[in-house]
This record gives sequence, C-alpha cells and structure tokens, in this order.
Amino acid sequence: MKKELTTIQRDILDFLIDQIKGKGIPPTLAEVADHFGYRNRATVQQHFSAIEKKGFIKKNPKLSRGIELTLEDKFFVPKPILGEVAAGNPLTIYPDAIDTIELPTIARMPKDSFLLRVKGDSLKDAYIFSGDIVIVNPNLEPKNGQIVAAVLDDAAVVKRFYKKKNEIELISENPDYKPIIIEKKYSSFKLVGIVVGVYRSMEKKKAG
Amino acid sequence: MKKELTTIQRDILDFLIDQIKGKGIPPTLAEVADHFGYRNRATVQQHFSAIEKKGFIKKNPKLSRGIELTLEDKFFVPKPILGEVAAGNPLTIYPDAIDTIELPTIARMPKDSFLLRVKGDSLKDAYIFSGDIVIVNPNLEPKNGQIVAAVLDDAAVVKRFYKKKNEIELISENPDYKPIIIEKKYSSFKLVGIVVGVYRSMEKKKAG
DNA sequence: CAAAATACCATACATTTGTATGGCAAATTA
DNA sequence: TAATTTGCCATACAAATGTATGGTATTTTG
Repeated sequence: MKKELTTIQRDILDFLIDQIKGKGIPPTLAEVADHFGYRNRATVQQHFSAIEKKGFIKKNPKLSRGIELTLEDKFFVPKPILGEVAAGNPLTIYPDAIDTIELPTIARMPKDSFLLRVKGDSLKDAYIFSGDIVIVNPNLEPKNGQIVAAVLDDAAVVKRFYKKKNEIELISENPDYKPIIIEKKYSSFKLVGIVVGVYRSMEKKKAG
Repeated sequence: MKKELTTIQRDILDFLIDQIKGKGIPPTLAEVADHFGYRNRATVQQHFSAIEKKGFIKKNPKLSRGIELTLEDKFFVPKPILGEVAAGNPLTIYPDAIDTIELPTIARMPKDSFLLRVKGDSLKDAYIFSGDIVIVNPNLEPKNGQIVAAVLDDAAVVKRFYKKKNEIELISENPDYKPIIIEKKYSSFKLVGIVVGVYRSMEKKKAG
C-alpha cells in the first residue's frame, strides 16, 4: 500500500491539521470545499477517502466534523530545508532547498514559514542546539527578546533580537559570542523572520 | 442583566467546556441532549440561548457545533474547596466544603476531581506555594514522581509520590522537611488522588 | 397573588452534512 | 498502448443539525 500523499492531498491534510490544531475544530466537507474553491463537496469527500486509505486521518462515519488525525507518529511530512544558518558566525544561505527533513506536522508550521538548520552553539542557553531545525515565519513583526533569523552579507544567522534607538542588536545566548550590532543605515542586513518553533530529531544527528 | 447561571445551565456549560477543552470539539445539540437524558434537542437549544444571553458562550448560527466559549476571563465558576492539605505537616481535612473559590474553568477540572487548598511551603521547589489550590483527580493511578494528595490519620498531605519495594515514600520538594515513609501494612494511610493542576489567584491571598 | 423566569416536552421545517453513484479529462503507471 | 490513478464535476438522498413555535408544570421574583 502506497503511503505517499499527492500534493493536493497533502495540501488538504495540511488544511485539516491547520484547522484542528489552530481553530480547534475539524472543518466540514463544505468548509474544505469552500476553502479550496471546489464547487462540490464530493470532491473533498473523495480526497478524504484517499487520505484515509493512506492512513493519515480517520473518519467517524455519519458524524459532522468527525475527522480525526491518526497516530501522530505518522505525521512526518518531508519539508525542504532552505539553508543553514549560524547561531555562532554567519553561514551561507542557499536559494533552493539543500535538504529535506521529516518534520512532524504537530510541530505546527504555518503555511508561509520555512525551515533552516542551525549550526553552532551560540544559542545553547536558549535550548537551541546545533543540528536543530528552526521554523521561521517571515510575516511577523519582531519584538525585543524574540529569536529571529536574519541575513548579513549573504549569510544567515539566528540570534536574539533587540531593537535600540539607532541600532539593532543581535545577541547570542552564549557568552562566548559577541553581539552583532547593526546600525540603522546598514543596508545589507535583512531580517528574514521570527523563529516560531524549534524541532529536534532524536535520531542520530549529523550536526556540525 | 443577570449574569448568574442556574445550576443546570452551569452543568451544561461545564459539559461544553469539558468537551471543547477535553475532546477538542464542541458537541451538537443532540449530543448534549443525549448526555443529560433530554428527549429533545429543543431543550438544549433553549439552555444554550439562556447561557448565550448571559454571555458565557457564543453561537455561530447555522453552523454545526458552532459554539464558542466567550472571553475566558468570564469563566470563573465557584467551586467548593473540600479541605486544606499540608505540604509541610499534615493538616485537618474536612468532610464538607470549607470555602469556595472562583476557579477559572479554563483550568480544566475533570468532573470527578475536587479542590484542596495547600498550606505550608514544603513543595515550593515544585512551584506549589502556600495558598495555592490544587486540583485532585481521585481516579488516576499514581506514578513515581507525581504529586499526590493523601490522608494520614485523618489529616491530609500533598507530597511527591514514590513507591518502593515494601514502602511508599512521600517526599517534600523542600529539604527542610523529611520524607514520610509508609510501610505497606500501615492501614490508616489512604491515597486521595493525583494532583492534576494548580491554580493560584493573583489577588491578595490570605495564606498561612 | 400575579408575572416572569425556568425547565422540560412535542412537532415541524429548512439547511447542513455525510454519503453514494456516475461521468469525464488529464496524469501516471504497467 | 492499455489500465489505473488522480482530480474534478453533477445529481440525489437519508440522516443529522440548528431553528422556530407552542404547550405545560414548577419555581422564582416583584
């Protein structure tokens, strides 16, 4: 039995997870159809059947909104890793995916977010270690003290963010590393996004 | 406008919260009716209207399971406190309620659980302080390391639970207090239940 | 006491919802 | 190439669901 979801099926599953984890309650067929622009519930119904057959959801027959997510272990979806970022010193960020990781979808990843793998230990006191995958949301305003991903001269870093009067400070949680200070005018600095989550695979990790 | 819920209305609201917080999805009218033994959905429907009018829930018209809990701050429901327990030395336990507290129902309290007020500071290293209210579930099996409530010679204690070969140890998180050791045969010891939650009112507390 | 609120019942009805069935074009697989 | 899967449409239908309306007995309130 093939357990690979098609693109559309994964989109629908993502929407399901999004609703269940986010809004708290599973959508109806009609709501899903509406969201994806289907003119018909039957289409969604058939997608559900396909997804259920592949073991990702379970339908409680006859019950409205009776969709359950199956065993969470199954919810590992391959996602592209867009690059590596340095928690210590800046590293390269790649335009395209350099790798994929099996990310548990419970580690809720907003649609507009992406993944970066952390190298270095400058954030170890914030419980982010080398080899960890950070989930970055580019559509959030950073608040002081939050951990952000940023690009400096075509390299990327993950640091804790502090905005001051005329400069921005990116500091490490590890005293071995000095803060990076960016003056307002400094242009080659670009904030990539807020780190909204960290995932660590407990399997063997080939971290650097 | 009166904001007091009647007994039945509160029961229904409790059931709603129970389902939403516990099962994750709001029940339908039929399910509520079934649970309370009503032969009719209309009865529940009318209760919902009453509860909504008093501002505790919000109905999304026409939507199945379209019940939302209104602002969480509103969810302070008086619950009886059944006694006081010592985190340090045993205190008296009362057969009936000695007091009531406005417990936020978000602090999910299973139907079979009850409340005890903690006195003493022997659990301060587990972040439970004098004056805190602990929610005790009597229907769970204790695992080593969990915090339990127990009765010793008509007095009650809240301690961390460890089961050994021939004895049970109730230890404090505070080194100032010595562990209580109960031999298997010791009969006047009775486990009351597992502490499933702690609530602390940030208003002034008249702790001991 | 009279009026209002409460707590339940019954019946009726329009939608919503899940499900079943058949059809069709495009992509994938054998 | 033939067969299968995928992705979508349409129609139909029974059951579930929310809603409306009216009724009755009890309790609470003014």
